[in-house]
Amino acid sequence: MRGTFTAPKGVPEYLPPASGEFLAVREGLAEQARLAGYEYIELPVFEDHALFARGVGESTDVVSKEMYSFTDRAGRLLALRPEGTAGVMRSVIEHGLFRGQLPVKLYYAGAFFRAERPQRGRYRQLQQVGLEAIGSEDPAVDAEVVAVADLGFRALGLTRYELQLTSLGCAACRPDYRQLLTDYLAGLDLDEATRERARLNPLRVLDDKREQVQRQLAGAPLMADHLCAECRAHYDEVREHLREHGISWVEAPRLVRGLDYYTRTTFEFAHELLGAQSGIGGGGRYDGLMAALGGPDLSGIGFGIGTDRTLLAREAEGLAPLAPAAVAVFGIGLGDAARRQVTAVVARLRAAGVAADMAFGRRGLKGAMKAADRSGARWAMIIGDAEEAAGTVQLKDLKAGHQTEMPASDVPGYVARHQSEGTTHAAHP
RNA sequence: GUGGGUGUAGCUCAGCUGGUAGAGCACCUGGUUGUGGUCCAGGAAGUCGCGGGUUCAAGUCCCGUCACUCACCCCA
Repeated sequence: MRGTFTAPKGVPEYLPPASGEFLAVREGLAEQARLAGYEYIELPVFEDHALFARGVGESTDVVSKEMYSFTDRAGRLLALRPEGTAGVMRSVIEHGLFRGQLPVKLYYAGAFFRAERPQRGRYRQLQQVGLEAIGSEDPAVDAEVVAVADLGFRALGLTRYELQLTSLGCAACRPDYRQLLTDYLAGLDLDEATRERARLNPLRVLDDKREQVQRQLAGAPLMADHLCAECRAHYDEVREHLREHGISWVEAPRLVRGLDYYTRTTFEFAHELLGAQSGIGGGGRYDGLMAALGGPDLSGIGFGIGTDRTLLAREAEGLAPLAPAAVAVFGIGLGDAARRQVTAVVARLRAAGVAADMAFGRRGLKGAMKAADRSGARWAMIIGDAEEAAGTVQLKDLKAGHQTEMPASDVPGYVARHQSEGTTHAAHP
């Protein structure tokens, strides 16, 4: 049997030079979390299946039909994580992180898995950067979480998106509203699948994009009009703090999230150029989740940002690529002794923190210069027999085109001094 | 999971009503015994997604399948 292999269905791969862009986006989002005082948490990619069933909710599509579940050799039922919040809660409870100062502020970045039908921006292995603030009901925390996400998008240059915001109420006011909505939906002409959804989670019907469904929902009761006094006050304060953050939003009373745990403040960032997969990030408050998972009854709020979708959004807006990493120096040796000398100088450059690459194989100088050009290096460092004997190098500035000879030992210092001058020679202009 | 579209060189694509595969970019070599980006010349590279079928003949028509893609569902 012969044959090649292909990646599993629906899995995105980031190859150079796009992979540099991916790293930059992920890092750009994470940086905003750190700037707001969130600390990094690295968690397992698989967990007890029951953690997600209970945390995310049995009735959600994510749990009921999109989880990658498997049994390990000891018969334990596990699942690849479909989202991040449940795992963070588990870890916080297991390790007692809530015993310190509250709120506990954590962020994470990594891969999540959902067995969906793939589409552009909807992958079976998806990348998210997320954060959670646990243990404070202060509306200022809600606003901060939203602001960190918004700042992340803005820092990456995005402008064509909007923040949709609403409040989903709490254990006190949601049940009454839910009944109200259920009664309303019962009077509509809906297909079987939608009726079933109405039974499991009536709020999700509000989100239906189909014309014939939306038309019938025109007069549906909205949670925003039935919030209890506490939830209303909380939501008002969240919005006041958002104004202080300088963030604008649109009220989205029909916004619903697919995960059962959300309460009160709920939001989504929708990008206008991404078609159906417009959600580039979203999140909200989940006040009963921790208790439901066996921990103390602490409230929490967080978001998940789609790294893949943020990347697509930048692309859709035609934003200039984030500066790719390019080496500063590209060494070229002509002849065996000279090549050894190049190795020595390149090693010293790297040890001094200067990115350096060199020509391999015995290509001619012309070919090696071409390689130097394509490496994006600012300088080509050429060592021939004459230079090797003299202990010098020819350092050619590939941008300016001029070349100077200097002692090999001077190169690290020279490069360090001149590296910051002007813009870095981009590898992929 | 449902419905539509597309699958030809590494990339972007052209191949009209079936006659036995092309371009641009990228890559390699040379023009320049030790100097890149431009230019010129040459070269390598394709099971035409895969499997069947119709036909003297299939990249082209038919069926199936896989992948990608758009929308629904759902969500990041």
